[in-house]
Amino acid sequence: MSKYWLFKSEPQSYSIEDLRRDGTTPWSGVRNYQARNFMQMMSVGDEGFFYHSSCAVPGIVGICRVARAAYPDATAFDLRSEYYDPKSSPEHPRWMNVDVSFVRAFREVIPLTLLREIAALAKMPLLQRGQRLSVQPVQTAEWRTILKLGGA
DNA sequence: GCCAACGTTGGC
DNA sequence: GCCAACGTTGGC
Repeated sequence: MSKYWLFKSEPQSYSIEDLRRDGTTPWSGVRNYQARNFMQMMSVGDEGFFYHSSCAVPGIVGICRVARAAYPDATAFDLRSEYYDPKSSPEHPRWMNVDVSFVRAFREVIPLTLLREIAALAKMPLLQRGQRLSVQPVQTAEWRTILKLGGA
């Protein structure tokens, strides 16, 4: 049974075009327990929406796929990384990440403002007031609804 | 740049 | 274990 997710990223730090270029990338740097726990629930082959935040038009810009299940986040051990966490060690890793691969970019961004207008999406965590989770689950019905908006 | 909402920290 | 203070997120 495949599962669906949503990955947030600020395009100025890592965009869907960066993922297209890289092909696959570790989704590292997540320092929130709930988001980490969702990554630990992911299986290879799960699909996710790629969401651009903190930009001119925040919204869903494409699709990615889980290419590797969760494993320890190496940036937490790297003294020079902005994501370094002295409480995490290779022996007792605190933070994990999956690898994600590029699937496709939508022709146009599906803006957050449009998502908010669709009753069938009203329960998405993304649309809840004040929520900030950078990795979120997406229900199958929500996935299909959004795919239609993306011209699938 | 503003600010509401949230998660984390640390004193007690 | 409580909770105030703080830092961060992210839309606007």
